[in-house]
Amino acid sequence: MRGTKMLFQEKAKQIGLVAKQSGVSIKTIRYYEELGLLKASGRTEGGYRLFDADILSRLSFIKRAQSLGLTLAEIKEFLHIHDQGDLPCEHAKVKLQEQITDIDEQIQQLLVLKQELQRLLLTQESTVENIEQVICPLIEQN
Amino acid sequence: MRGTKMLFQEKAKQIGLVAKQSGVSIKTIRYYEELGLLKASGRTEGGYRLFDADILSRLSFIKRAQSLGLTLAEIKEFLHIHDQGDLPCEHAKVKLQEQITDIDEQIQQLLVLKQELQRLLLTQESTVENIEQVICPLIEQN
DNA sequence: GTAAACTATCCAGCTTAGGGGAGAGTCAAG
DNA sequence: CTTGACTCTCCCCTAAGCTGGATAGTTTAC
Repeated sequence: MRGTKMLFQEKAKQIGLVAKQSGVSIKTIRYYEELGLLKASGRTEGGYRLFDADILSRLSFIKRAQSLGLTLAEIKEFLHIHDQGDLPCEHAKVKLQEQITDIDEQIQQLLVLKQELQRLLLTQESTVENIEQVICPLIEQN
Repeated sequence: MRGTKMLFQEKAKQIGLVAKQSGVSIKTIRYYEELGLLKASGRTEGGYRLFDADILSRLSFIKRAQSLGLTLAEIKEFLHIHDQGDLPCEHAKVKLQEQITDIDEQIQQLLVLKQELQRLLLTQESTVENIEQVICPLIEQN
């Protein structure tokens, strides 16, 4: 019986205020709603979206997760798990571990690519035979 | 006076044959032409594109350069330099060096991100206070 | 002469994460 | 009642590198 709702009823915010307070643009908020990451708590008679105060933590969660490299689709998963009453931490652990593995792979690929590029730059003394048919020996080295 | 053209006139290829021999799809070849990476050497009376034999080395150059991480726009630059009679190697050197620098930056960013993700996974003992307002403490750590 | 195979152009869409703007409706204050 | 600020929905645009489909014309083999 937490009476906070009675004692201190927070007023629903309109989208412009949410945008201002969160630093997320109106367009983006509507876009997130469309994707299912958010929902407005209601509408005015005229159809204006109204948001509860917790929209701000939700938005900052999204921003934080985005900065960690999660896609909006992945963030949506997290939020849905949360909305079903669970803390998505186990899910988060798995996802973060996947992220790390993914990053390792990306780094490996980049290193391979870098080595290849460096090799191209260093082994310049390629005696190109049929120079006519070649566009750029530097790149065409096998 | 190289007489190869007289002695051994190569037949112009239709786009389907080029696709088959190069492994690049018909759609893609047309797309490259639209972007200005290629041009057909001519057309039949009915409007079919005809390609010279060197289209194959051009396409394989494109594939090779793509695999090195160059964009089609960059590849287009190389090809245009080549088409003006120069070997684009000096240009290539600069571009490849830029690529390497770029790759280094990407790797650095990925490493930073990885460290952050690992920190999140390892510092699990965060005693979350106001659990109610939190979506996923794992991610929301500061 | 006709059918199969080939090709042409044009239009549409995919991916991600939004941004721009039109045209219309709503809300609050004076 | 009117004005200004706010918001609504809808549709198009971006980057990159294509892919697919519709519809129509061409070339070739039999």
